[in-house]
Amino acid sequence: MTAHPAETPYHHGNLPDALLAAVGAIVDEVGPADVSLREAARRAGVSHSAPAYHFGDKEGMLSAYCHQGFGLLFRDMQSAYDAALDGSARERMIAIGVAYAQFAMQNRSHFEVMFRSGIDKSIHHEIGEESGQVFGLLLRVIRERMDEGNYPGEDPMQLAVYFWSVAHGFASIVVDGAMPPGLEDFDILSYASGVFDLATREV
Amino acid sequence: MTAHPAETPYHHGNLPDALLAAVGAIVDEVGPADVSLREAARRAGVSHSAPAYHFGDKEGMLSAYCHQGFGLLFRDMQSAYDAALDGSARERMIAIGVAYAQFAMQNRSHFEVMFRSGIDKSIHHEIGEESGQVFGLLLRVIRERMDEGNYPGEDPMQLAVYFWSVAHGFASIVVDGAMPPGLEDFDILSYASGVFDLATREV
DNA sequence: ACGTCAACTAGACACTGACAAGTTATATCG
DNA sequence: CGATATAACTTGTCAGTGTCTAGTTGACGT
Repeated sequence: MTAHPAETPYHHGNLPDALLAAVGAIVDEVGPADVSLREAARRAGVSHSAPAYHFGDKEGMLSAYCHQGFGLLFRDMQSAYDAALDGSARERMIAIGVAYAQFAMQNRSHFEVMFRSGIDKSIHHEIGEESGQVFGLLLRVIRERMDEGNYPGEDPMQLAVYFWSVAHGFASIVVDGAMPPGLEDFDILSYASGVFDLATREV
Repeated sequence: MTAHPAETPYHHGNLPDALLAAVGAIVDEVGPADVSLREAARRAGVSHSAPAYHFGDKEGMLSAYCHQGFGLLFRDMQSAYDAALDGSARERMIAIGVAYAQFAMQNRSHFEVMFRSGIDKSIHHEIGEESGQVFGLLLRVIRERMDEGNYPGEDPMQLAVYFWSVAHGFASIVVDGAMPPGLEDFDILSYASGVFDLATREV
């Protein structure tokens, strides 16, 4: 039995998670460009080369942070979808889009590392699979909407790319700080509803 | 008179431009994360600290590259707008959107540094002004479309945010390599036309 | 008790951004 | 035409970083 409390039972306890939390803190405080293996190690209270043991290299650590982010994003979108199950497919589309924007706002550090830090996602193919899951949910709700008689004759894949473009583009603009100034978070969410309302008009 | 040829009349000639070209080459070859002041200097054939003289620091160099990119983007969008002047406002909207996607594909390194490298654009406010110019063109064509009787009662600002979301989101997805595989550049452009056709349906 | 192996630590090296100080070539001005 | 101010660099240096190699620690099965 060591002198450490229960939450650090072994050498560190759960170092990978602690390091990912440190990554988030660093991104929040000083931006994605200043994330370093050594600073994450410092914040977790371990030696400078401990992160490399778990993640291989810096790209590996950021990929793991991406992985975590995609899990959160998909969970949020799935929840939004489920919560709108008793509504129309269009309401589910809007709910998913708003959830995407809300995720970006509430998990800014994840969003930035996932989409704005220039890491090569093609290396860790698990990330490609997860982004495929997100796209799959989009495609599903599009198909449901078509089953309700909308978008006659259109290609569901193209519709999904279109709607994903709106969701991802809007979230990127918000995170970029390029929205009209003076809007609180709540305002941005209602603004998002308006944008996704526009994006899902019947044609 | 020096021994240098005419294209390098002074110490270097036009070092800032040469450095920005080097930045583009580095991004193309090894990605935005590997851009460094020293590698840019090496490729331009100058000492390791020459870049800092012109750009201040690394962020300054990347900001200058952004600046260059926004100039190209606005020029391309303006050209697309002008070329569609004799058509409908909707055709101009589509043309602008396609131009945005085409810019991202043909100037991938600029696009990545502008939107995916996590640099803080709020420092160099000239970049904010340029992105404002881009948004202004979007807003203008939206208003023209409303003048033709479309989008009755809608907020042009919100419509512009919406359409910008589509354009920026689609371009991001393409640059991210997240599009359906096997599409050539030409296919992606026609795919883009389809997406912007969807995005500009009358309501 | 002992070996094994996961989870680290310690040290070293090349590379980077930033800063200070020196150098060189051009432009300006008398 | 020549002195000098100044723009455009170079050289040197330092702390910080990623990554590699070689240890070290401690839990656990037998």
